[in-house]
Amino acid sequence: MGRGYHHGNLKEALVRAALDLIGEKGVGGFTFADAARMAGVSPAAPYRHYRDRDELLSDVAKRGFETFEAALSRAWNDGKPEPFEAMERLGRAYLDFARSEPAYYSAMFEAGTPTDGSPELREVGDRAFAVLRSAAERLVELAPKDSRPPALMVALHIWSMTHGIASLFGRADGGRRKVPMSAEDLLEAGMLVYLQGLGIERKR
Amino acid sequence: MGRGYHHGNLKEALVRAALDLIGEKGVGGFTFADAARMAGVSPAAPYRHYRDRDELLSDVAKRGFETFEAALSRAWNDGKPEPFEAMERLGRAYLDFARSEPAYYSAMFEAGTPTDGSPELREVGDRAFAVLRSAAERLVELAPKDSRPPALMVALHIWSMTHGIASLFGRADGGRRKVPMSAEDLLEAGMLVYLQGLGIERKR
DNA sequence: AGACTCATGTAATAGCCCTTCACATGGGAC
DNA sequence: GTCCCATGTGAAGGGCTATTACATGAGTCT
Repeated sequence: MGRGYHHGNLKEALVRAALDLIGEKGVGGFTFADAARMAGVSPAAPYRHYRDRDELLSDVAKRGFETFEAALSRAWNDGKPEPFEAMERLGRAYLDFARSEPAYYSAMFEAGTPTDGSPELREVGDRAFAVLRSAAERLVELAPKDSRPPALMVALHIWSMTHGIASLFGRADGGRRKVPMSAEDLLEAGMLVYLQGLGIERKR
Repeated sequence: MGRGYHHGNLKEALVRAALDLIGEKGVGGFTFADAARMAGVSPAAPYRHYRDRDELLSDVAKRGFETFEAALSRAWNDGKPEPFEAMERLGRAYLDFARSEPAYYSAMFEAGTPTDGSPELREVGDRAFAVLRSAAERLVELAPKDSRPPALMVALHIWSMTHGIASLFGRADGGRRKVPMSAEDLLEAGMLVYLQGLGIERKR
């Protein structure tokens, strides 16, 4: 592999190094030079692949959103066997991603300027949200016909609550604050209450 | 004021400078040397007041939580005239704080290691949450007597949704993503649905 | 095969930041 | 009026970012 003068696959190596370093020292602690060192190249080499440190971070975030979307899609599984249950799986997948991929999650949601400057990043983020949104569309069909809430709004509410729980209580490092229940239980209960408020019940 | 060899009030000046700089360039862009420059002292001077850059950030976060708690308390106003309405005010105050004090908000929730290393910071954060928690206690009294949810859980749900909305959609810079409704409307609707799910209705 | 080319990597460098040290200053206590 | 110590300065080491001129060698063309 990267034994000779040329590395051969530096870009990928840099992304992996970035993930390691971010996971270890946080987005702020991550350093371009460190990534180069970890990949075994000089500090200037990364500039052949990324304009600057932010562009590498942005690439990591982009890959994170792709992985994220895949995980959410898999969890949703097209609403089978039943949308209510599938939505709970979707929420758990969100929390699981935040906990098991803290480096991706940090790059995606805690970097300085996410959507700015990169339409691509915004696009892939939108694609991830689209999973949630189409799930919400299926869910609201379970609501009483005469009082169906807008699916977009439902998607935003669920996203917000899930994201809030993940950010505040759902990080691996014990994260922000201690509470007497798991993030998963907290989310399940919250989703239950919220959907009940919409008149949506589990279909059996 | 700080005309002579000694500044006279450097600590306060540093905090103000930090707020300006964080508001302008984000937590990551904020620099200890910059704050010193803005206060008109040498780069070494801040070290007489803070162990390092992180300690200044932590102090800013601490002051942010104090301001935050005051704003939330004022909005809650002891649940008067009526808890349901007061809780909506509380939520709006949360969003308002995130938007009008982005520098504080960033230091409080987007810095690298919030609660670590500073028990004080954790404490003042807990005090801010306590406002929300006691509000939740009053709110659940409006629920049917036979099915009162745990107040702590309700507080965590509301906090999570509010925080999620603030983080995802409620920042001044247009922030993360565009949606076809204001953060305030989104929160109000979400809270309404959630509380309805608990069987809590506005008392008139 | 031999020569060429261009993507990829290196060395050196300038500028900035963090942090620490020995040293300077002067406000307030006595 | 002296002295002390909190507060500020200047200089310096080490690290990071980013740029520039130069080096290498893999793939291509003949």
